[in-house]
Amino acid sequence: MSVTIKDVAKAANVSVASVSRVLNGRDNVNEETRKRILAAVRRLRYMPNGAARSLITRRTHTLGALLPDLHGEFFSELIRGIDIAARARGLHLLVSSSHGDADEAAAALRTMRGKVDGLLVMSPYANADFLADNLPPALPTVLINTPHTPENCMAMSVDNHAGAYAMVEHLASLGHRHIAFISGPEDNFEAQNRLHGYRDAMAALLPGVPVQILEGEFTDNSGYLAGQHLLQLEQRPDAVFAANDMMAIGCLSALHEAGLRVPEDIALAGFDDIPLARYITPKLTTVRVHIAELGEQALARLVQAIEEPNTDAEREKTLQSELVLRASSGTGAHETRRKTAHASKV
Amino acid sequence: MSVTIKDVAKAANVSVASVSRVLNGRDNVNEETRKRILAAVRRLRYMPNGAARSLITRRTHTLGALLPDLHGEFFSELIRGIDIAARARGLHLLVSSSHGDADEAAAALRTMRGKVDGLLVMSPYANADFLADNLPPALPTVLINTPHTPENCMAMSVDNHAGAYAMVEHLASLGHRHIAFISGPEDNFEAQNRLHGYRDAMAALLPGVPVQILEGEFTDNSGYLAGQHLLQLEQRPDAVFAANDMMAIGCLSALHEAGLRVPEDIALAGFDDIPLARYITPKLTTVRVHIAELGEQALARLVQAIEEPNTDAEREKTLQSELVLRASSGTGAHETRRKTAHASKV
DNA sequence: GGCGCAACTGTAAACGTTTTCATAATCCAT
DNA sequence: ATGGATTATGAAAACGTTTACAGTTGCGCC
Repeated sequence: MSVTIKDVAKAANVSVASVSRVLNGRDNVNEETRKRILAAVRRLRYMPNGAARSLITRRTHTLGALLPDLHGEFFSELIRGIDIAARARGLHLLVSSSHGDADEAAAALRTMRGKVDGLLVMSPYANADFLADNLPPALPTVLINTPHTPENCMAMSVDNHAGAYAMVEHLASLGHRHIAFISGPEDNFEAQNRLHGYRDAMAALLPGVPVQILEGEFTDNSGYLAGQHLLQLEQRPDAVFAANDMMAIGCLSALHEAGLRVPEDIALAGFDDIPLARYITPKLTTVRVHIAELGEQALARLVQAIEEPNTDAEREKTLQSELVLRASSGTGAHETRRKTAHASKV
Repeated sequence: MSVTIKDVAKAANVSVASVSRVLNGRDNVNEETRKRILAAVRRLRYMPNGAARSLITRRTHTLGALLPDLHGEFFSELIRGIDIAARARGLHLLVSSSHGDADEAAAALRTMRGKVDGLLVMSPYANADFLADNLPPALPTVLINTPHTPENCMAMSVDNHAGAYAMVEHLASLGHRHIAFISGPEDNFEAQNRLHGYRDAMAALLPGVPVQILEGEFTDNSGYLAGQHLLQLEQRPDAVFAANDMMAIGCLSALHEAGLRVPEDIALAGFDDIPLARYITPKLTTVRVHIAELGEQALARLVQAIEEPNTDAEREKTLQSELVLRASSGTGAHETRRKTAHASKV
């Protein structure tokens, strides 16, 4: 059995109340007894039990993060942003990821009750019904990149639509007309928004030019296959815009294999600005998403909601993305950046 | 106030004991009352409080992970491995990272008491004294990549020494004699082992050839600077072996800028096999560390120690690394792999 | 009819804290 | 001396569970 506050109290010849007081930095305890207590704490190697503590204080100093995965650049960055923000506030992070199905996600969510002070949720299953059924009631929650925001939650997302729109705008400004798009998975909310951004921009900026959409799945291999497909189209596009960087990189391999030069023969652009993007040749023009910042801000808002429950800040917030122009779109060697239009729907 | 087990009991006209029983899947409760209870649970949206539960059961179904950082390829992979293994067992992960100093790490460790069933620790501060002072007693712990393993802990690490040794062996087998080394940070345990591996291999395989060591810091920029330095040496090396891939990539930039061809003029090798390594030109020869597997195995061992505390498995375990031969060392275009000698010290 | 047994259910103690309230001790001004 | 503050301390309730134990039934059987 490990040492409890009672053992410390006994060892220091005081009551548990006094021990608790010094451990929580209350000032109303005699200097001499405080010393005696601290000595006992040290001698016995006492560490308070977190479960007992949070049971009574209703505070865990822990935030839960429900994520679909931990793999890859995106989540690595997201977690990093969340972590930085959490650490700055002395909070722990309880992560739960990789949910095969909605039931698993639900179970994970339910077991968080009593273990966290708030929740960060990013999940393909996070629709209104799911959340209503499985979110512990009265637990502050921030949704990340979800299609819909229920009444009692806050939301935080990336402006994928504006980013994609801006990229098409950029490619069009360079004189490209036939701009093909390699899409992401159909059931992915972000992929949908990027596709819409592409469609809307094509319709608005290049009316009459037919859209060309190749199906991808956000993997480099699917980008490679799309690249091969693309070369067989009767109308070869002037430019290819992939819905994420990994697919752009895969596509680049296919283009290189076919002997095409990028950007001379065909321009290429991606989305995300993963670290790899600046290391490949040519360097990839892309839309930068400030993923870490997304995590940081989401957490910051969550903490605010926990600490000041009444002051209701704006429920939804959208993070602007940024155009990163590099060699692959044929804009010259120097990298430039430009904020995308903020087309928030709030 | 949120709904507790008492509310459910009242609503179903039973005692809390019965509610607890059906929630924990005990069979000794009447089918009809079970239904009544489950109905009440659903109606009230009851979710058990984790803190109360773990206070009495002494189980949290959560594992703690103390890491120095969450940023970068290494930790992303490590966390991924840990996460996969945790999820397979229905466990949560409480992460705490980015500790600026030992005190912070200590605080993080202490607050884990009562919130986790076991601990995964990877920290530059994790020496014997630190652990003895701050590890909650009797809490199963697995140390990752630490120099020394105290009595009551288990350890898991990568065989950096053998990996570096094998790489020198490979380079020497290609006829290179003057093999320079770009080292990592001096206070980093892994960097030290890689350096030792290099030194030992040079002494054993190329006796008489002087070692050439450039100081780096594991960043691509420090690799770039080392590369510039290296070109000014009176004896230009035939090959450069960087203590990690990022530095190799930085060095590559410097070599390219100076007009040198890799591997024709100078061979290059790294360590880690980060995803980037196969995307740069030429593809980087490197030592692959199975980082995710490291995390998985560490967690698996931790869980075993928790579930069967008496059966003491081997305390330390070393994970073999693997040589990945690609173009940058001049071995031809095809990638080959080869296990490094297992020079475990157990 | 009483006994033992099985099946079900409830009571209450425990887990390790925090915190309210009461009490004791000290002090200072009358 | 006496009273009212002020300060330091302890006793005990509370947090929401689980579980050992003790009932309470109903049943079959001598």
